Amino acid sequence: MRIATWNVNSIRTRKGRVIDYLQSADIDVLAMQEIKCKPEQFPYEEFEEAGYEVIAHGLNQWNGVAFASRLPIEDVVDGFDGMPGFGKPAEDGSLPLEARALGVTIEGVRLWSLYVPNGRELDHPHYHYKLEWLNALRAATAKRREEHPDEPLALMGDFNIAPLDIDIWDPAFFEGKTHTSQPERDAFNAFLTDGLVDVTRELGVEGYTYWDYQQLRFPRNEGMRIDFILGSSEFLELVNSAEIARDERKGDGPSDHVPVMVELDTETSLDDDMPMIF
DNA sequence: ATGACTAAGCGTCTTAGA
Repeated sequence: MRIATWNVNSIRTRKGRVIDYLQSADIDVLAMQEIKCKPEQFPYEEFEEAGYEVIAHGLNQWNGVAFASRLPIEDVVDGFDGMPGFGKPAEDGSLPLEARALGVTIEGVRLWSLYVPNGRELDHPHYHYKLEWLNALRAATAKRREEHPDEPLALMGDFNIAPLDIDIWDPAFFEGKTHTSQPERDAFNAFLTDGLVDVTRELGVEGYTYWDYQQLRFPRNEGMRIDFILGSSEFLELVNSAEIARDERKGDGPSDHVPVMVELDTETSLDDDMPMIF
């Protein structure tokens, strides 16, 4: 089973490139972020014609997360327990929830498509929202793993954090900015402390996953590594390869992020890959 | 070429991204 995560930066603008990638890279399951549309606006038909079922969670033109899968999708949940909201308070004082988390189970593997809040500025309310959101995700993930100790689980998506200085082209450029601050890195590392593994890093895959559209960032290779697949030990045991699909930043109309992919050894992929010998 | 931001909305500017 080949699983990828990709911040597509509008699925309506990117549908052709996304489906081309699914087919050329032989992807079974794609977690998408920043679909930037409501479910009723999602281009389902193109995905269905390519053989993929889609579950989309979006509330407006911002954020939005989805899965496309050619294997059956089960146990769909949007959001997680304790997930904070952001924005204008309702009459009861609660803050509106955003479409940033979607959980599914495929082939017995628990998968999340996650679009972690950006943070905007270190002194902006969005920054505190980002840290609270990550803390709540950590608690919800720990609870799930306690309740399902043998279930392979992976948190996949745009974490909007560069955990190491090698994950950015110039640490000095990011001083005083979000994505590299110590509280953000601490929030990321807390998942590793809890036993999740940064799968692409573990497998020795190098490189950035994001390059700003501005200032020739891609031709100059001035990027950031902010998209990750964090797997439980049960998940990691299934992984046999990983890749950052850097070429997806090339050509016409790319997203500013590229896919991060892992291939798992599951019975389904063995069935697909094993020669038929009788 | 991997090349000087991009996307969506009620929209000719604003918000958001990072």
